Amino acid sequence: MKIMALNGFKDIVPSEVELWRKVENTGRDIFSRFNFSEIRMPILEKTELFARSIGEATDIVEKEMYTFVDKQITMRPEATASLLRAYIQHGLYVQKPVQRLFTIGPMFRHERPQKGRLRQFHQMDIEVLGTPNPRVDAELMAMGAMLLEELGIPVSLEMNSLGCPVCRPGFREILLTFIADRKNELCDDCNRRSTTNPLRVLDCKNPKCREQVEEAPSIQKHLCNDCDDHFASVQKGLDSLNVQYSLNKFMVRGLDYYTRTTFEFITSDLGAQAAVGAGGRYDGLVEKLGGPKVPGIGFALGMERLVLLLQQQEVKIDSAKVDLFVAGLGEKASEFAFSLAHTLRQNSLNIAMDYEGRSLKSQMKQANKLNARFVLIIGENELEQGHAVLKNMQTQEQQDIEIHSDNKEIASSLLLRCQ
RNA sequence: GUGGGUGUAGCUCAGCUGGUGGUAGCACCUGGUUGUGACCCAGGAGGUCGUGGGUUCAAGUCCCAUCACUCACCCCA
Repeated sequence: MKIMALNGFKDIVPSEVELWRKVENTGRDIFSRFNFSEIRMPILEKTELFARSIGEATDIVEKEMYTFVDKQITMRPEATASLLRAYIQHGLYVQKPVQRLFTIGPMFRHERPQKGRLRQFHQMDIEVLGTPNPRVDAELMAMGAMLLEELGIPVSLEMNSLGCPVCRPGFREILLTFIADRKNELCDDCNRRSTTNPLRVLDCKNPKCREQVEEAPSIQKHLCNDCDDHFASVQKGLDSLNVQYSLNKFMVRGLDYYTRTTFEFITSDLGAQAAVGAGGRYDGLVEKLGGPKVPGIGFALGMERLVLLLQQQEVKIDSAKVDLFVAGLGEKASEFAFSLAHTLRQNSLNIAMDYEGRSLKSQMKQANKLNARFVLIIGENELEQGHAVLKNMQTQEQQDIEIHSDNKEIASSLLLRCQ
């Protein structure tokens, strides 16, 4: 029986890593343009951290976490809680009143895997701590849009406000009344949701529920003055940056901690997994985790989903080019090639060679497949006479190279010719 | 946790109403005169047909079970 990776856990093989690096490098580039600093946290945390931040009653905490029960530690199901824990633990709020942080790494949730959804998955997570300013909300969305645009991934941005502890409870009551009135029209799931998370009824996928919910009260019309002002300012900010978006009064969040602004970047090319990025404001969370009373906002991008989209678009990346393939013919020449290759590498050239004593034809084929720019052919006779042949694989030109001298001199002469 | 679909070479897949596993494509290796890649040609290697039962003279094919993968629901990035 072959040993295979766990269900929902995937290897990222070399041919895929190129795309992953593209996603990650583009992310890092954009984040630094917006003056974000990277932070890295451990993958294991105390279980309590997630229970407190994400919410005891959420599916994630109730049944999807990888927890070592005996030790009460858990592999993080998302990044925000860990990041805030680190932010509080190291007193980062003292060093800078507003912290702009990002982190990239794996998360773990024990869900049934499907397209764009794995048990170990990777996110780029961005958080701004310490400011309630609605411009930051707009700026974050604009940054996400910029990143996706530079990756060439078309998405739509949807936004909503979830209100705050002042106005949300009131809306919840209104919504509950609405749901109760249509109890018989709504699906079983929605009736269950009405007790667990009533807002969820708003984004049920069941067509019948959708129809019913069409006339549901809009939270956007039940915001308190502060939330309403904030919501308006965010929209003004987006407009001033020319970011396209639409308001979606049905969009809610699965995690308890969100307040006010909430948003998603949505694609239509990933089946059921429409959201490639999502986030929102969480003004009470830092305090709830034992930190100072500072507001925060953040979002996460699902890297698997981004990579899938790039794969679907058949985006190709140039693989790292080999500068020079050193082809040695016969034992003596191979030995010479072996040590010369090392010197060339010390001089920063990307060198490949054959180790199996294969024919020149075979070595040329390998060089070609590796996209080598040059091949240095070292034969037995030439080696004795102190020269070798340097072939430019593109132009097919060949020239004689002196190899009388020591490796260092050969290397510097090759460096010049391989520019 | 609940449903549907699919398991044949490293990958993508043919294989009809049961009758000897495909000259299939890609990839790989070796050749196509002396020491030169791409294109082309020839050859080669590579498989307990996911696994275990059952029906049958005979099972990749039919039945049952099981495992894996996959898509969707729930939930979520």
